[in-house]
Amino acid sequence: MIIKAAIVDDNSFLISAVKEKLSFFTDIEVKFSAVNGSDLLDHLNDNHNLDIILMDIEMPVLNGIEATEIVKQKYPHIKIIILTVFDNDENIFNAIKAGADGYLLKEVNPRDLYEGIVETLNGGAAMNPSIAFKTLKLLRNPIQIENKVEQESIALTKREIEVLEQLSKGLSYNAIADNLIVSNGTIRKHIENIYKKLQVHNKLEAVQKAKRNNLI
Amino acid sequence: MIIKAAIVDDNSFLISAVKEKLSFFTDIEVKFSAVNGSDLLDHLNDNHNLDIILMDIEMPVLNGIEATEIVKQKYPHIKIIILTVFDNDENIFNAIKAGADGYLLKEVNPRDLYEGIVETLNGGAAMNPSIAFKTLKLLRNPIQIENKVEQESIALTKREIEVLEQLSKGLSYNAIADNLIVSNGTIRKHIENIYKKLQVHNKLEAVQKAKRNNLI
DNA sequence: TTAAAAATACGACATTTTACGTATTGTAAT
DNA sequence: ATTACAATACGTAAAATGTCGTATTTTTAA
Repeated sequence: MIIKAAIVDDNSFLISAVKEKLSFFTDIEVKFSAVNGSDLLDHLNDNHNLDIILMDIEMPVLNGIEATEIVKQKYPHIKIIILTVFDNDENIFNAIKAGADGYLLKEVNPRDLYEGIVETLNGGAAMNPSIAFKTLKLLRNPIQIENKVEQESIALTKREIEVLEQLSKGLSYNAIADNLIVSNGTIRKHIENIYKKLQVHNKLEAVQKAKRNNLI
Repeated sequence: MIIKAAIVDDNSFLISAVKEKLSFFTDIEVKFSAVNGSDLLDHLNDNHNLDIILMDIEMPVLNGIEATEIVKQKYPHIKIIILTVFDNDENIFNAIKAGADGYLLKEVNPRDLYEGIVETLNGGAAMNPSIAFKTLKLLRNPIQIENKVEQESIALTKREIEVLEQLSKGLSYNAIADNLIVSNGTIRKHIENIYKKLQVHNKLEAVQKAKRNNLI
């Protein structure tokens, strides 16, 4: 089966360089390229029948980390390998947190790039040895793994938090109503308000977002 | 310069196998081998002029994790690559915590083993893609690092895991069907089977249980 | 090469969830 | 005392989910 790939990079010269590297391998087809995260999302909106994305980090409009987070949320079946010149801890850690399946440096040779892609599609992860070393360091020192992201706390009421906590356990509206000794309708309204505040549309997204924001 | 290596394994047959793999490369010399951690320490006591140790985990007297910790404490200049048949999260995490510079599976081919050693000596880390993947998961989910209790692994199929992963993002059945390019009915059936295996009755419970069991 | 397991698909039905709108009562701060 | 917000509650309706059953095709393993 032919591997369907896409390349995202704001430097068209570098896109060509990657295409060139991949051109040696007949079982990989570059379906399209995008010049930034936003452009990528547009493409995916049309067609997300894709196996893997090779993603740069430094890009205008929507950078590679942000784009990775969105793509992984919406199209979890697509693998993403970060392909960049920067190998600082913060980029690596944030990329991994965002859900990247691999992290290679642009200087990678064609064979390693190809093998990285294949290994990633086989459930492994593509990593440069120097990147691997940094991830090991990060694992050893969880201290420096603090959440870099700034979050302006979302104002949920006490009762809403209670409801959210029960939601997160997988309880039904009726069970929650029963637990908190109010009507089903009340729970429904609370949840409606919670969804509005969190800007989500179902239980799982609400629980995810609440956890990311340390609300529960 | 010739690389000075040592091999530690309680199975002498496997020691020979590793030596065999390294014999292709003239710039590596196996200075000695040891049959357990204690034996290794004795050897090092005599002579710790060594570049790298290839270390098994499961060994009597003093296992590979403990030995790694001691060697790294006493002889920090010596690199250590874990070479084992086991790739469970706990071993990987503990080995890294103990200071291992790499983690390869015994099935590794000669070239990858050699390159792993060279890269490690150049300040990188040697890692099998499947190991790399597990370290990424560990980095993303620091919670499950502690949580090493019971889990008689529940047998979900590859496809079921994929579906579960998408479920965990809060996607609807239709979105999942769209992403995986199958019908809504197929997704429904997969989820039905997942619920049966996990003994749950809704998305949130399924995702919770799956995370607790390191299925996703 | 068979048998078993996995992946695919559809129909039907009950239940639950999501998303509106509206409205009353309680509470806390100004 | 007034205002704002929180908590409560109900109705309606569309959409999504959960639970059955059945069945074909594909893949894997014995």
